[in-house]
Amino acid sequence: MATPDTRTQLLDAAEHLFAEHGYRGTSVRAITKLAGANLAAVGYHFGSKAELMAAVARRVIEPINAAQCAGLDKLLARTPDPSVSELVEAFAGPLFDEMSARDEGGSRTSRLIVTILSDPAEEARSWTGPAEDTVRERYLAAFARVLPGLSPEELWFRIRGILAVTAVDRLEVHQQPSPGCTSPVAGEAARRWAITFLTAAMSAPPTRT
Amino acid sequence: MATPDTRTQLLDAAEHLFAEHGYRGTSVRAITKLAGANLAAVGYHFGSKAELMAAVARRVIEPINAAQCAGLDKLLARTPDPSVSELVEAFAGPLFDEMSARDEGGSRTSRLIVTILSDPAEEARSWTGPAEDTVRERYLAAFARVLPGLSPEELWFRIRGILAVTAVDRLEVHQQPSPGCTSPVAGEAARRWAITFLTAAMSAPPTRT
DNA sequence: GTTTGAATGAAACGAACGTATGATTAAATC
DNA sequence: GATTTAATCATACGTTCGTTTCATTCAAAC
Repeated sequence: MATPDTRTQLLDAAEHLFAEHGYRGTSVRAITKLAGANLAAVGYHFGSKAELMAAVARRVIEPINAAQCAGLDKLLARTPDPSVSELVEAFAGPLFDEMSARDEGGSRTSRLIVTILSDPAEEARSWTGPAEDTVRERYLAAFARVLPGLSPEELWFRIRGILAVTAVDRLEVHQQPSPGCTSPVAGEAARRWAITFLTAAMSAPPTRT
Repeated sequence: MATPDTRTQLLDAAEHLFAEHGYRGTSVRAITKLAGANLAAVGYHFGSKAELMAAVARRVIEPINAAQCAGLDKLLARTPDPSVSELVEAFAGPLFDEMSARDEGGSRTSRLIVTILSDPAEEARSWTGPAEDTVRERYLAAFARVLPGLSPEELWFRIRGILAVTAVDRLEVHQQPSPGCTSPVAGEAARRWAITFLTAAMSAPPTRT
C-alpha cells in the first residue's frame, strides 16, 4: 500500500484503541502514538477527540447500514412476503459480515459497536446519526407485515433483541480467550447459530396481554 | 431510617454514578460529594476506586446469582424435566426482579450490569467473581437435559443470548426517554416479552452442521 | 481522666488528560 | 525565486484525576 495519509491512520488507530479500552480509556496521546502522528494531529484533522470518535463510529456503522438496506431491497424485490428467516439474515448478516471483514474475526469491531451503543458519555448519542433509525424503521415495517398480531412495541423489543445478541455475543469469547480456535470457524458458526436463535425468537407468537 | 454509615452511602452513590456515567466517567470526588463524605473516605473504606467498583458489582450481582440458583433448585425439586419456558424464566427472571426492585424500573441497574459486562477496563474481569460461572454451568447442564442434540458450544451461545437480551434491552429505552411511560408497566411488559422471545429462541432446533 | 483506635477532615502530591499556540516544513501556485 | 497554503512539529497551559499524608474528632476501654 502507498503511504496512507495521517487522517486515515488516525482513524485506524482510534478504532483499534476505542474498541479495546473504550472512549474514556483511550487518550489522544495513545492514538497519535499508535498512528505515528503528532499529538496535535487529532485537533487539526478532527477538531477534538469527540469528533474523532464520531468519525470512527460513522466509518464503522455506515457500511453496515448500507448493507442492511441493500439486503432488504433485494429481498423485497424478489418477494413481497419474505420469510422470517430471510428477514433475520438480511438484518443480522451485515453485522457479522462487516465485523468479520474488518479485523480478525470481528471481535474488535464487535467491541467497538458495544462501546458505541453502551457508552454513557453524553456525546455518544450523536455518534450513530439518524441513518440507523431509518434502517430499523424499514425493518420494523417489513417484520410487521410478516408477523401480524404483534404490537409495534413488542416488535421493537424483538428487533432490539437481534441487535443485542449479535453485538454482545463475541464479547465474552474475547474476554476469556479460547485456545486458538478463534476467528474463521468460530465466526461462521456463531453467525449460523445466531440466525437459528433469532429466527425462532422472532417467530414466537405474540405475548398474551 | 437511621443514619446509614459512610460505607453504605459510598456504595449507594457509586452504584448510582457508575451506572449513569460508567466507571471511568465517574470521579472519586463526585462519589464522595454525592455520598456527603470526605474525599479520602473511598481510600479508607475500600482502598481504591477499583476496589470500590468491585464491591458495588458484588452487591448488585450476588443477589441475582442467589435468586437464579434458588429458582433452579426449586424447579428441579419439583420435576427433573422442566420446560424450556420454566428454565428461561428461572434464569432471566431474577435479572428483571432484582433490577426492578432496586431503582425506578431497573434501567439504572441494567446500565450498571452492562457497564460491568462491557467495560474494557482490565480490572472488570475480576469484578464478577467465579460464582457467576457456577450458576451458568448449572443452567447449562439443565438446558442440556431438556434440549438434547444441541452441542455444548451452541448451548453456551444461546445462554449468552439470554444475558444479552435481558441486559441490553432497556439501554436504548433509557437513552431516548419515552414520555412518562416508564418503570412499572414497561418493566413488566419487557419481562414478559423477553420470556416469550427467549423461550422460542432456546427451543429452536439445533443448527445444521 | 486518660488512653486507644477507628473514623473523618483539610490539603497537597504527581501524573495524565484534552486542547491551544506558534514555529517549521513542504509542496503547489504564480 | 517568491508567495501562499496545508500539514506537521515541539511545547506549554490549565484542569482534573486517584491517591496519600497528617492532623483532628470522638466514642469506648481501662
